Amino acid sequence: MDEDNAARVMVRNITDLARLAGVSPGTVSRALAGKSLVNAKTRARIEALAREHGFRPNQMASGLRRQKTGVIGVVIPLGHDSRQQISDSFFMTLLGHLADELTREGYDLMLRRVVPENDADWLDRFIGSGMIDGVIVIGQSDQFDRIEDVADGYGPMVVWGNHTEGQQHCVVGTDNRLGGRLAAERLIAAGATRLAFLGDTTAIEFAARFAGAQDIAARMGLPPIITLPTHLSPDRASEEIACHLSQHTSTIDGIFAATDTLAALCLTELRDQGIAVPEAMKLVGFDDLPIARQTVPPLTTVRQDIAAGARGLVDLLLRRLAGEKTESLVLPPELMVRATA
Amino acid sequence: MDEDNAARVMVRNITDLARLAGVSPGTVSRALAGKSLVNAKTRARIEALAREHGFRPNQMASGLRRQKTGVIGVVIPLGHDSRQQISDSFFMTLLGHLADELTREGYDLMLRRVVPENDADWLDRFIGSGMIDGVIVIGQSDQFDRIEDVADGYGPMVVWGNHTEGQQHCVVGTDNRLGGRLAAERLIAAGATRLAFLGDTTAIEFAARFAGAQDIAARMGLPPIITLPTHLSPDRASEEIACHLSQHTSTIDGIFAATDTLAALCLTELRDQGIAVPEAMKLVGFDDLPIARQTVPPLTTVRQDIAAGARGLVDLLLRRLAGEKTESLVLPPELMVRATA
DNA sequence: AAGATTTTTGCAATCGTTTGCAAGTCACGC
DNA sequence: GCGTGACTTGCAAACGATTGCAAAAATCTT
Repeated sequence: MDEDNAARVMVRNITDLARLAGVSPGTVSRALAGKSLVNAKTRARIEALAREHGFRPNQMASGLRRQKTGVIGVVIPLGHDSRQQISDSFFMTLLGHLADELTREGYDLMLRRVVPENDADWLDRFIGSGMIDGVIVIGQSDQFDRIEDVADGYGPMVVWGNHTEGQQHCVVGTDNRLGGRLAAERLIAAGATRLAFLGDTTAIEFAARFAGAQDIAARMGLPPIITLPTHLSPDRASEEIACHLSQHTSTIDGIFAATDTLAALCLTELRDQGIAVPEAMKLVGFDDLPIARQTVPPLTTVRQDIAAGARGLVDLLLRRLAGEKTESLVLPPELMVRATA
Repeated sequence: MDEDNAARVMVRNITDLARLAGVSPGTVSRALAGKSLVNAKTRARIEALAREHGFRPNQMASGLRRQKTGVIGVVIPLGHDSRQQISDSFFMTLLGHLADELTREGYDLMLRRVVPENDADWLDRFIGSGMIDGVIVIGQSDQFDRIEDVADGYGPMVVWGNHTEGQQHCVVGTDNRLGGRLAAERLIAAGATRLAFLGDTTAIEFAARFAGAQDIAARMGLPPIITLPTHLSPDRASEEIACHLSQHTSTIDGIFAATDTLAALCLTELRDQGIAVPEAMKLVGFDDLPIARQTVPPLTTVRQDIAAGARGLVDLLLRRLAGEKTESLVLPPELMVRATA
């Protein structure tokens, strides 16, 4: 009878539970929050009741009162290539690791994709919503300036991307320029002399990779590296690569692809056009995604440590939430030599 | 001077803005919410001020008062294979499409990964948090019963997964059993007679795929399909596949892989062991991920329409939020014949 | 120009939780 | 018996936006 009643009574808020427990709402709040100021017996009783009724404090109300939500925003700006970038394996893997790290730290993750051209103040909007305690931006895309604008008015923001000398915002990312150097060095060591860069250099990370490769080409006295711009979505990229190859195949003997995904597509096209890799064409990718080990032949590539990146992003963000003023974190790339160069 | 002042004054809430505009907070709220009850001129003034000060109403407060948050929870239970399932390409791609669809409908997406064994009431916790208007569960994993329990007390939930006769919860998913049939039929049509299923049949979706394949094997009078269980994370799966192959390679001539990812790994192992595909071993995958087109030889696989799945999930969820009582949605799989079977 | 309508606005309660402050209880020692 | 602390609890004011209701202002009727 008593239990029937207990199960029947709807407990919608802390006040209902307080009535049931015969205490004040304040006490229930303190008990459920695990504060030390409440008597052990009372706490036990309250916890039992809460469990019995499946009651959980409303996070919205709690967030409102405490002025913090326990939610970290993760935003992916689809700037220079608005379609399908989110399905890019690299970003997705990073996102997975972020989810892990944030969960471990007791935060929830609010994901938002935005198309900056459609909506100029995507970042302020997210931050100003009051729903998130801090924000992680995945990829600078072509939004460097806007991010920079926001950075000095808003502390708890960390960005995945490229580090530029003297920038305001706190960034975590691989040393893309160094990665580009490693790639070019490898291509040249493998015997290539006329290089091409496959990818859209509008994206700042890609531009840095290209610049690094160009450093080496220049130092070695090779002709300038030509760029073969592509989109990132697999279908469009395929065509574009095919087109590039048929035009330049006789004038180049080494390709540095901005991404393993592009490299893999390129490899497929090369095979279709009967160009032997690595004999007639050397190829190096970037990222070291799982696919790099599965291509035929396996892809030589520059590795980014995604897990370390995610850890860095979360770590820095938490420090910033605690009020610390943090420096950027630049991770070292690592050359993975396999069979394409 | 005036503008200086305007820029200097901090506008933290609707009341501040009301003071500035010389109206009451209520009016500001109505103006910003785009209600028709407010005078056009007043609204213009208020909107201008809001823009000027970069003010946005606090979503927490709004959510609290309106009892809805504009956020949809997306939860990925890591049940039968707790590690790294989120980085599975299929789920990630689905997640990307979900983000698109939800954004288009004006909802935000809150992502949560949970490990059910560590925390039994993962689903109730998420729902009871008051942070989300509805929930999409990606993958039933081994949590079918728990989901089922929740389903009749809570309306706005839709699950990606397998449809079982007579189940409570609303599910969207491919007809896995039919997919399994298509795969087995193709393997057999290509000349295979002794089949194996590669994947962990604890996962209910995989079990259905296996069952479908078994249907066909039985109908054709072939010996029962053997199962080669694996984990989903690439590193462990690789070893396990290698081990399975070295044991069974002489007794089977066709493999149905639960996933394209597994199929691709399997293909790599087959090559390493010098087994010709499709001559000595036929192989069919599942999902039709981008990778399926890039393997050598290209992978014959059963396609799931991920975009349609995402659209279905969101559509059904919105209908349920509107109070409608919806049926499950079972999508047809499609066989993509390439070169491995 | 007074009365009847229709817009616009303001008032104040409400959503559910947290927390500073003050009051209450209890045990202890003098 | 009473003052002193150490624990526990209750009270009530926040947090910031929304909205039913009623008052005020503007517009229309006749």
